[in-house]
Amino acid sequence: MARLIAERADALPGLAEVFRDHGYAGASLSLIGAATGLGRGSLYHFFPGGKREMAEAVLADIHGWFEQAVFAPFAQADDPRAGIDAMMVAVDRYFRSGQQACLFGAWGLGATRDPFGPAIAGYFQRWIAALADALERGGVNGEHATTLAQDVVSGIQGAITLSRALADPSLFRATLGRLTARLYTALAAV
Amino acid sequence: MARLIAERADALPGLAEVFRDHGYAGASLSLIGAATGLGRGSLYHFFPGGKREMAEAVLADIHGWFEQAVFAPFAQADDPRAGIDAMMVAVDRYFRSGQQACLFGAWGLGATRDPFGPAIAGYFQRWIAALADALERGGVNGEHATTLAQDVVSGIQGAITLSRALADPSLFRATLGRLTARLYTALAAV
DNA sequence: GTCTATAAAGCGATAGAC
DNA sequence: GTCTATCGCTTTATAGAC
Repeated sequence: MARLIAERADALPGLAEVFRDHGYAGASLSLIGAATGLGRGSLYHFFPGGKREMAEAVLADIHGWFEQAVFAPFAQADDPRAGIDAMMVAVDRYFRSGQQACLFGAWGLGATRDPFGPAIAGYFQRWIAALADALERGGVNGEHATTLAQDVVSGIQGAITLSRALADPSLFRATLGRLTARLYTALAAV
Repeated sequence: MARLIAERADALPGLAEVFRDHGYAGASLSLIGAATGLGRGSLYHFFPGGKREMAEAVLADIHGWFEQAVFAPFAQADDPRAGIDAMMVAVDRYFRSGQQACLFGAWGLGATRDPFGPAIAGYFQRWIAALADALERGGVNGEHATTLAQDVVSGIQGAITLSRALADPSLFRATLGRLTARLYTALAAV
């Protein structure tokens, strides 16, 4: 039977959970050890740079997941609507209907942004560019496509914030539905 | 000349700044002391309950400010458009065009929500109710008014998240403008 | 009301045995 | 690769003088 933790990558889900729930400052090595099942020795073996390197690895891992699960479908799909549908399904599952925070969004709000600023900005820029590209290929005017893509990514972040604050997953799903409708309307109007 | 720090309330702005920038876990008494100009003795004199009581006081203070500066204008104004305009101006100033986080939104995302859940939910419920009420009085159908109010409050939170992540205040202001236009359109359609 | 000293606990990180 | 022991520092909170 394979070991539960045989390489760095196996520790990333547990790390992400702790960072999401407690923030960078609140994520102590004790909490991280409990969530990953790794002792201090193993943690520093996999991440010689300590907490900072763990955080960088988690951000890169999440960005990578979005790259293949959310951004890539836009480039592949002939019909932008297929990419949009795939994005909304993936977003609803990943953020657990708004009950799980976005690490990039949350860390961008405070001083934690400072060390990770480029990674945070890069994630959102990639997301907006992928969506805007699909809209443009669907015939939406370039400037309008970018504005609309910003509105949708911003709208998703807001829906996470509000639906988690109110502990109401249905609010998140309803907002995703309205954002989808706005994208479809723009595509139908060309 | 009046003392700079003569009562609890004088410490709240500094406290709010530290909590916003560093989160609850990251807000150490050293940072708090530096931001407020108060020593440990004074801090525990004003807030016997320690950090927890400081956080509760800050949240109550911010909610109170929004009550008088944002929510109240809705009830007073005859024309809902006047309330909307006042809200957007106050929001842009308070959140510094999205470069300053919303403490309620940010704390709702992680485990810090647990101890302050009711205060966080109450703030957003009040905001949505005040806006929905104004829309209803303006003739917008009740269900639509609530949905629209949720969209706007959610949209503002998303605009803070995205425009801070991208360090782009103009994105925040442009989003506020589009949200205002949506509210005006709904009011014009009745 | 503000100060300093201090307690007790937890922190991130390191070293070395295995 | 995992463990334990430990370093040096910071944390929250308290006590007592002024």
